[in-house]
Amino acid sequence: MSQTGSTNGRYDPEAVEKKWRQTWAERRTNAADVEAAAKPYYNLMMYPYPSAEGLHVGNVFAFVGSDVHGRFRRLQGWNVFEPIGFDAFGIHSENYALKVNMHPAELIPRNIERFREQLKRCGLMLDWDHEVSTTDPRYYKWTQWIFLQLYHAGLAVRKKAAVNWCPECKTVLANEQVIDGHCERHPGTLVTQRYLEQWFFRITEYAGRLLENLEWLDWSDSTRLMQTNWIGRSEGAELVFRTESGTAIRVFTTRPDTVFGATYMVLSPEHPLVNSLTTSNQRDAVNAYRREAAATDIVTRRIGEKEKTGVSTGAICRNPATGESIPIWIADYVLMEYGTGAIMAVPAHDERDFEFAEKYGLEIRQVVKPTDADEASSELPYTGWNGQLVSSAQFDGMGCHEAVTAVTEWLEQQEAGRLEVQYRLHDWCISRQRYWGPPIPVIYCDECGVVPVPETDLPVLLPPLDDFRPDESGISPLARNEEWFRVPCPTCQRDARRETDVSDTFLDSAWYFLRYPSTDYDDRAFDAKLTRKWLPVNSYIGGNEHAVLHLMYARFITMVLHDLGFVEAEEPFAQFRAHGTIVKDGAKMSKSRGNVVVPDQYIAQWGADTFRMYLMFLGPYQEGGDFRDEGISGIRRFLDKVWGLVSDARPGGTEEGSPDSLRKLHQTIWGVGADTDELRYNTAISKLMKYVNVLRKEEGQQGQRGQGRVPAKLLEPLVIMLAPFAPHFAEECWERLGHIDSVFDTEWPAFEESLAQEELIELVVQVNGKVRGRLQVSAGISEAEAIERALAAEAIQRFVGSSAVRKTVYVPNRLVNLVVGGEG
RNA sequence: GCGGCCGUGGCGGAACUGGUAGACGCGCCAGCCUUAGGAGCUGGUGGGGUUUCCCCGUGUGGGUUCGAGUCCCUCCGGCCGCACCA
Repeated sequence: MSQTGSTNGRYDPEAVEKKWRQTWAERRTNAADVEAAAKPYYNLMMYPYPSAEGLHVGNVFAFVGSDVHGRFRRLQGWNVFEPIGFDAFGIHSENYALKVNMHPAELIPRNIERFREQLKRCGLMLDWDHEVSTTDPRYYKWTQWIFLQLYHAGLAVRKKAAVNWCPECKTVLANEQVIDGHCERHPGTLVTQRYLEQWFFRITEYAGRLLENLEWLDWSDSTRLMQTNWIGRSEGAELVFRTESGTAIRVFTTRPDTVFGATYMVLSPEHPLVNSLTTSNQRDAVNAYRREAAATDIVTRRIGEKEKTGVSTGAICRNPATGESIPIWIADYVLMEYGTGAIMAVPAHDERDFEFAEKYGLEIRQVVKPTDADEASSELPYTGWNGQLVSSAQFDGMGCHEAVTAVTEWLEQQEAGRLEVQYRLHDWCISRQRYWGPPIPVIYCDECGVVPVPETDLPVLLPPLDDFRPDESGISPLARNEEWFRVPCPTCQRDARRETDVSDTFLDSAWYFLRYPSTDYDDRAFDAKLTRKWLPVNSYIGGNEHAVLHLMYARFITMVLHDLGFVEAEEPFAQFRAHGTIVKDGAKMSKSRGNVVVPDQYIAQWGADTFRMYLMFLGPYQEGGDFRDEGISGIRRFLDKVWGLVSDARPGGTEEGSPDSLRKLHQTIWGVGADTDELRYNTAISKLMKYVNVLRKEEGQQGQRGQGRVPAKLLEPLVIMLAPFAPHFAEECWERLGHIDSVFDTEWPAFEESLAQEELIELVVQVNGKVRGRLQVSAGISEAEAIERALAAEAIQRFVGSSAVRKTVYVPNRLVNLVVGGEG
């Protein structure tokens, strides 16, 4: 094996890649000058969780796609910063450590080391000088600092709340981590409810802005839509129903226009007023129902197919519109977490209320008459908006939409309502009763209450703990370490205790992109000047599985830091693109299915460049594709062909190439540039292949293959365009074409339109919309001439015959359509 | 149930704002070269037919249009998200 990376003149990926990995490291090719960069471009990829299994194909697909983008931008003249880090805290790591009976503090560094090796092997343009690891005290010190900023801003609050509890993880989960009522990590385990005192971030305060900004963010539509749905804005009204004794019960409704049809009210079983309202004869029944509801796990409770149940409280209240008395019930189809935890029930115009009213014999009063009174719309419940109010006093005859404001304003005059907007988004519970995370920096003192840890005392180090196993208690393992949690109160110096919960991993990842540029600074979370220079992130590419978790939290944290004056950007990611998923045999890869593709074997067999290019070629990047290894040889054959062309070329030649090959070159420059820019990597690669086929055909025509007939000037742009996809390979070719500097320090080839123009084009001739012939004509032919020539063509005359041409359609440089015959 | 995405050769997939369907690649077939080749090269490859030409063809059925893979409606199938959100 020779130094130049070739063996007997053949392409030897292993040698080439080894050589360029070393060269890049020595020359610091991939290190960005974060302080001095003139044209900064922040190219971000989602940092991985360093699992024990190592990188899988999905990771490689994601990273390579992002890397191609970063390298492309660099060739376009940007100073690209492409950092990486490790999301190493969290339940994933901890559970795995428990399984293999190791300590995460021991396991994680090993995993990270393995990941580093694998990432380097992939030929990513990563700047290793700015690596972060969330488990590093130098990092989580600032995670804790961010908590304190939110605390001081009143955005971190302690609430006792129904939380999702996974009996398997033995911890609380965020709503976002509950899938179909099951734990996201334990699909077989039902999540139950617990009432615990937890720390919450008040993300709901930001719901409106998080939603509004989605309108202008340059993000994948699918991601924006998922966030929009997750935030779940509903316009309606908050109405007040009063009991005899004057107690006000507030309800949220999107249909205040139907208030005249509210024939009963339903409170959530957890509603704080239930106790005081319930009459003595109903008390036993109500208490029994509440106990039952509390014991019911969240799935059964939430699944809509369950038959509705409920019980009367015996109490009544007044419908503010009709003045009539209506009964108050409790039922578990009303959720405490949404709206006010109470509803006015309008059975005639709501399916759930209808079902409930039918079952319990409650009054159903129609107050909206459908105006499009056709088919089934006359049946109750009618939930549409195309109706007129009836039995609604002075509002009779009014349209639903109009009535929403009219009725609400009328009630407002009686202090019984106002227009209101509700969001589906819940506050973010960040408390985790686990070990492997950053301790929440709070101290509880009997005298002073909740005392935040002073910033000067950060970080609150996670203590070494041999037995970090979680238990049923709902209390973190850290609570077993008295030595650690017993501390003097920072304010009064009396005995106090630390918060023993740690924070959610999603808090770590909600700000890691702010840290990257500033990793050299230990006295601040992120440097103001560097942050202004690099944020917002220019391009963020990642999986849509994080559309509502990570991406929402990161936006929220950035927005808060912006409001507090720490970050200039309000939004962290100017552009986000969701990549697709790689499936195997049509199914998602998973350990249980046993269809996980491990990238290492392919990289070892084919080389990183071939593997990278294959992944980018197998389908549209933003849609993903099916991994089947048969196709990989096609990429290798392609690289071998390029290798052959480059090997035969005369470095430094001044020969330009034929007009035809120049034309093909510039057409390729145009196409590949546009495709790469829009992440259409598969078609970009196909255009490169096409160009290589043209060059080879030309070489074959001009003489013997291998005679160096293809001018270097036609190959250099090819090598540059190939570089984002196959970086080691391109560097080697670039060097063999006589260049000393890195191919990545050159420029993307300039497109010249005049050179790309075809002189002759093929004009399609249709008769009545069917293709009947093709004509070679010069580009830019006039409409009149095109039609004349089409009519003159023999093949066309057969179809036109003696019929009159009724109409002609001309698409410049494309086709002529002659419409003949018919009745006119 | 609601919302979104998607159905194109044997396979992965092309087709810009409606304008030559099947680019590019895999596989397959034939030929060349070779002691040999799961190597390389050349050509072919949607289906059918009366084979210098014609017919059919982008999940189904309709519609708009000179012209529909692309736009509209119906149904079927697959994937993803949300799921009693008032």
